[in-house]
Amino acid sequence: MVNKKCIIRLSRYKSALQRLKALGFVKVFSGNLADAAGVTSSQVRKDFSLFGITGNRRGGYSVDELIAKILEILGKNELQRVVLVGAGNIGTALMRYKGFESGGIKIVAAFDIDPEKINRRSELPVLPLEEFADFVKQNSVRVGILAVPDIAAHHVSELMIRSGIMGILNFAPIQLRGADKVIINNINLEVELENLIYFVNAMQKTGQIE
Amino acid sequence: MVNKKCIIRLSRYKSALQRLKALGFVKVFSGNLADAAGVTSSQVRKDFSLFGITGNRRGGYSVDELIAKILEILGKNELQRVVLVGAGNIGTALMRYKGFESGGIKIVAAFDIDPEKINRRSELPVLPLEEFADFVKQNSVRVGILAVPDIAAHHVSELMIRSGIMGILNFAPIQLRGADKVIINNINLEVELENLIYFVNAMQKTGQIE
DNA sequence: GAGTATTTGATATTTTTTTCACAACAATTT
DNA sequence: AAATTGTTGTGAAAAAAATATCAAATACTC
Ligand SMILES: NC(=O)c1ccc[n+]([C@@H]2O[C@H](COP(=O)([O-])OP(=O)(O)OC[C@H]3O[C@@H](n4cnc5c(N)ncnc54)[C@H](O)[C@@H]3O)[C@@H](O)[C@H]2O)c1
Ligand SMILES: NC(=O)c1ccc[n+]([C@@H]2O[C@H](COP(=O)([O-])OP(=O)(O)OC[C@H]3O[C@@H](n4cnc5c(N)ncnc54)[C@H](O)[C@@H]3O)[C@@H](O)[C@H]2O)c1
Repeated sequence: MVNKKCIIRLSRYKSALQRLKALGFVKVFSGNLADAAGVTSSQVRKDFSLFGITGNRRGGYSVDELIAKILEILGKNELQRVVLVGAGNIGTALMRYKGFESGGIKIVAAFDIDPEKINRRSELPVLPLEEFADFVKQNSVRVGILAVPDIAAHHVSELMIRSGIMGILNFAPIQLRGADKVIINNINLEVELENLIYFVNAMQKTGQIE
Repeated sequence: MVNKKCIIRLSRYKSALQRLKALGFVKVFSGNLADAAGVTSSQVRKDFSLFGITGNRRGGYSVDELIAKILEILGKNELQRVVLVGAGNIGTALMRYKGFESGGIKIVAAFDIDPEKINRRSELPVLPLEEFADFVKQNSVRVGILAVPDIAAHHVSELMIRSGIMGILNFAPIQLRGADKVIINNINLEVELENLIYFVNAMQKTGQIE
């Protein structure tokens, strides 16, 4: 199986291509895409070859075909339904965000233990956590966002996995131990800031970057 | 200069160590830390040697010393002041989050162009964007969080850089072009979800992971 | 329609990152 | 105090990732 970085680059190529398409481009060369995505042209062609994406020698790639192929690889042909646990600060921000839907991702329901947060009427309902397993099974959702406090994160992740969730985007600042056949992407904002701070400090000391 | 992944591992070691300390551990071996952080013991020792962190042969490392050294490397000896631009969904979630402060990071001010968002009275004031440059210079802040809509992101990033910001944590779904001596960490949540979806789909097809 | 210029796709090379392996050493036992 | 055990620190090896190279293909020019 290909590695994570490679799929992230595919997402980048996709965005770049959509931008190029909007600008009227009909075909594109690996070099153009490379520039737009901030990588080398070799990298672009290497990535494509991994997925069996081919172009025309000297003719480059058709923008439309390329977009279609990448969308298919990324599973963007069908709307991807996602659930959210923890309708707090981060959870609410995500629920309000309109950008996911234009990208074919829809948060279909949120879950919380706080009775105050429950709201069945909303277009994006917030349901009690007890209903999580049933909902996920009935709607065969496979991806979930975890936005609960760190103390609850482990417990909730187990519930998610038990209910059939296979991919978790975790915002809690703990390293979740993924079960077999479950993939977990951790977003740790404090670590990201720490990282930035380290490099800024290092840069100020040495005047150098990377 | 060391690479980003390595610093991220340092952050992980730090968290693991703090957990171990809370559990009463006084010393620790590279193997323990490796398990706690999900890496190999060689990796731990290699990382440490990069920063000149040494332990005692056969005696392992003193938890307290190790924590102190890592905190110093990560610049956590002093409170790190950070600014935020864009007091919208994500921005507000970040402003309300209490977890940063316990980690020595403090959002000292937020900025927005929407007059409705301005609030000078709050403990964490939201100020008009026009005051950004002065504020940053006067308070010599070097790290900023960018949480404005994608269309505004490029413009705001330039303002930030011009004002002296050297590290940007960017939430807008565009690839910011970092100037010289400026480091940018992009958080692209849609890409993260896309990634998850890809691997979940791939796993369902092949029954395999990685 | 031949010739030329340019780009892909595959392979080779280089660079980076991770893991291995083990000498050096220090605590503990005998 | 000698032997033993267990852990570090590091240079060497391996693995993984990125980049360079170049023959083959093909679009374009004249
Ligand atoms: N808000 C931020 O900017 C931010 C930044 C970095 C990390 N995080 C992390 O993201 C997570 C969420 O942060 P937040 O600020 O949104 O927290 P929050 O306290 O605002 O929201 C947490 C929500 O989870 C709900 N909850 C608690 N336990 C639950 C459970 N067992 N099952 C279901 N729901 C439960 C709570 O009722 C609440 O609505 C935390 O782990 C936090 O550390 C947040
Ligand atoms: N909310 C999410 O869950 C989410 C998810 C993924 C990505 N993002 C990205 O994060 C960014 C912020 O998202 P959001 O949902 O918080 O948006 P939002 O619209 O809620 O907030 C944006 C804020 O930025 C302010 N703003 C606009 N232009 C500005 C400018 N030039 N200078 C200063 N402030 C300005 C607005 O007044 C508003 O308060 C966007 O780029 C979005 O694509 C958000």
